[in-house]
Amino acid sequence: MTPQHSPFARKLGAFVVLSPEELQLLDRLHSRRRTFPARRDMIYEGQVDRSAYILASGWVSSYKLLPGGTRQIVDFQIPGDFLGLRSVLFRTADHNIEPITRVQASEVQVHDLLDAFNTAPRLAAAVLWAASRDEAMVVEHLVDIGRRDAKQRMGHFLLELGARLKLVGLGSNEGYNCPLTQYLLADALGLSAVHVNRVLRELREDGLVSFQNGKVIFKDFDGLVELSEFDRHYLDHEGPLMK
Amino acid sequence: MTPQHSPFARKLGAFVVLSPEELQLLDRLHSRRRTFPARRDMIYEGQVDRSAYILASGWVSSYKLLPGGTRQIVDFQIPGDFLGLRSVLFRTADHNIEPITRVQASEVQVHDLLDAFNTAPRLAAAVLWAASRDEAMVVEHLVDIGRRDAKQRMGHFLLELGARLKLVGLGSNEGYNCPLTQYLLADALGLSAVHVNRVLRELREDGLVSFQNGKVIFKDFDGLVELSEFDRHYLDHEGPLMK
DNA sequence: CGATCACGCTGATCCAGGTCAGTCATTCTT
DNA sequence: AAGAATGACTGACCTGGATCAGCGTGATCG
Repeated sequence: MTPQHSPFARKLGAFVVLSPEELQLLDRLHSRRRTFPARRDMIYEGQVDRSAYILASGWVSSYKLLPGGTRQIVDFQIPGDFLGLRSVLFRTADHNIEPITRVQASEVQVHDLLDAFNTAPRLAAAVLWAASRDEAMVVEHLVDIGRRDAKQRMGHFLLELGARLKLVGLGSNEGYNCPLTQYLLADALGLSAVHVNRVLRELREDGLVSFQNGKVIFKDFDGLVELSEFDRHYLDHEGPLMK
Repeated sequence: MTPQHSPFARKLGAFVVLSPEELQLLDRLHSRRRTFPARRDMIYEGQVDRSAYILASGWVSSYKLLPGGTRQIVDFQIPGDFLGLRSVLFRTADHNIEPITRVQASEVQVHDLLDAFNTAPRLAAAVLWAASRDEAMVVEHLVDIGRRDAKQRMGHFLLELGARLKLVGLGSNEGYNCPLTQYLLADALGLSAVHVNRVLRELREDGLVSFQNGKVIFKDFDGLVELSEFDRHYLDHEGPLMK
């Protein structure tokens, strides 16, 4: 895997070693590059003519709206992530996808993907793996919301995001830039914005992390890992599983 | 799709129309049939020599344990469901899988699956679709726990389970048999067992559902759908998407 | 056949986090 | 430059659900 390939190819490379032909196929998926402004849905629940996207730059949120007017953010996507896979495979999109910042992404249509699978079945396995990894993250959020208190939840979330950003070269154990507002955090963590604010203050006062002016800074990484019961190996892949 | 095929084939058939050859391939996946007693883990977190299974009969729970001793049940599996896909694709299993009742399941190894993908790439797409459907359910649980109160949560859960059982012929809008204890419900819904009991009583007193002696009986289906903000079309697939 | 266990069920009390109702500092508009 | 948004931040108060402590019943077992 060489750096001239897309972050998406890099991600899949963590699972299978891809041949030059397979890499070329992947690069061809990136031909339809599009730009989206912040805050206008790229995909919305119920939409029928759906596309999927591979994120090149910017941040995106996937969420569901409830009749009561509240929303639950299921996950944030960062560069290299696949968006809207489910909306392509299902008859209609089952969730909304909204850019948080200005976003650049490559549009992928169902048949592009299926054609790629036909010519290179190993790609199918790789995409299945990537989808499973996403599911693992959703599962972790479920555990977060179901069984951790607000402070642990926030800590775990900030650490996970850090780990993901590190993988694509946008963060380190020192910290990272983060365009999320406290409202977005609240909707992702199942808390109120007010409480998010309180929790962030507590974490700051405890000397664990600070999140101010769009910057997350880990003050006591190990302490935070311990508080949040964060599994250091979760999302870790040391070398491809399949040759 | 004819009934002599496995529930798993039936499920995939909801996405792609499968050729006789593809069906045969799927049936071959069912060769290693195994039986498991209730309550002994089939797969546990950190396990390295992992298999996946296709459930033939019985109920299973997938859960995560937290250091504090609590657990979060991520999902229950019923006949026709794939179990432990992630534990096959990842280096080690990231969650536990425990039978609730006595269980019969077919063991599937990674290479079985990959061989099948190689000979029939459309199967890969179908499995990807099934995995995405599972993810959609996890997402729904996330919304449940994050943004619905205990009563809605319970209602939504019982309705979803009903819909899933109906698909495999084990339930109807009248009700279904359900071997889950209040403790299991609690761990799945992020509640305490005590509160589960109270919520079930309230739902019963409201004349919406009763859950007694291993039987869920819908007394006022529409009322429950409304209370729980249940989307009737979620998990509905009228005819395959791809020919 | 008494003991133990699993499960359902209940009342009393407590607290994490929600809700309400703001203030203040920065942009973004016009 | 006034006004309108947006986002961070606070204190006062309220409540859904947790926790604790205990009862009843039927099944299993030595």
